[in-house]
Amino acid sequence: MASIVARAWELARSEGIGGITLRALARQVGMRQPSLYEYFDSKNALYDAMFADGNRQLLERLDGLDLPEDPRQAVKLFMRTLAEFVLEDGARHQLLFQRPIPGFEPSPASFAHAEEFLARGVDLLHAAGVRDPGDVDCVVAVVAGLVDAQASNDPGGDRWTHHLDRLIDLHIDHAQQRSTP
Amino acid sequence: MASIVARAWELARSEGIGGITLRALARQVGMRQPSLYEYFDSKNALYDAMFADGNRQLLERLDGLDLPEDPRQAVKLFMRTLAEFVLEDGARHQLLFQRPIPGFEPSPASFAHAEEFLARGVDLLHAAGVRDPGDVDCVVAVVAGLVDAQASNDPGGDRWTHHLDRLIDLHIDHAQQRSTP
DNA sequence: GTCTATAACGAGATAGAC
DNA sequence: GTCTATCTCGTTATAGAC
Repeated sequence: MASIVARAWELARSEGIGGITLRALARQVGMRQPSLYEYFDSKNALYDAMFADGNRQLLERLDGLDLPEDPRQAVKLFMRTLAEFVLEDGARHQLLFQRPIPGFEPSPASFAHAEEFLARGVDLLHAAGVRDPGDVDCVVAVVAGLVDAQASNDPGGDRWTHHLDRLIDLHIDHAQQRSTP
Repeated sequence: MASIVARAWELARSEGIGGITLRALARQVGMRQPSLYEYFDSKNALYDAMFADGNRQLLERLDGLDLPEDPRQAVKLFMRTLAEFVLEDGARHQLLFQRPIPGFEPSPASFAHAEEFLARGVDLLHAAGVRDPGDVDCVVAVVAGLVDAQASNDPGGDRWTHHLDRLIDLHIDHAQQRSTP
């Protein structure tokens, strides 16, 4: 079951997340297509398992970090790690952070993992003095903007992501100034 | 022909850009599906016509502006207009600024319109003192980040876009400081 | 130019034997 | 659990009459 999901990720990397077919997946795992229905009730159930798995991978990655004491440096490492994770695998990026499959919505259980990740980021930003929810939104949007631009236009490069640390500093400074005038 | 494209946009708004089928489009225009092949050689040719049309709409919208003398205010108006344009129509946003249709790439002729738009934005940023290409990338990514977040999570609202002016100021100031140390 | 008819394909899902 | 066989549906695209 876990190995089927792993094969599905391989397939997604080569064919695109929307290019997965149950026939192709079955071939990858050495089965016939109908046998997959023993493991997933539907194709969307497969996507849901992948969504949960991808988020689990991300949380694992973040668990492996030892975050600096300095909250601002912690935010930077967190965001750089996120960027690296996302740029490793375009299909995973799409499934976790965009809505690439019409008709697919993650189940509440799978979505909880995604919220857990977001909550960790927000906590770090709080510790770094970014308390206003609007300022949190801005930092999140800026990081997403850089990472998306990198992924769409030059995955593998760093034309956009090399600005990450500097912009995070800029926005944290700005947020702190606004909250203590 | 122009009216077929207009109907295609209606369809895209209700069914999603990827949810267009030639049958449904034919029904909308009061034809049978094969008759559409008189106007478009393939489905991707339809998408290409829509891509060109969407960019034409955007350029038209920008032509209608009278931009303030102050270059910084001009940038803000330009970006606000872009945001408004994008948030009006999620399907158009997808087709013009994302890669929602596997296998579809705009033709060079259509793509030229998109580059024209980008060039206008970059010119304005130059006039506002954002000359370093890296700084241009940052402003573009920030605006895209805010607009995408708005479109994905709350189209119709302004939770993210109401930060546009402030962040543009922040980034222009920052770029100017960096270029004249 | 528009039509009817249909080809050619591929997808997800199900029935039922083993 | 895995298989073979098949259903059902929808799609783009083409042939050829009018």
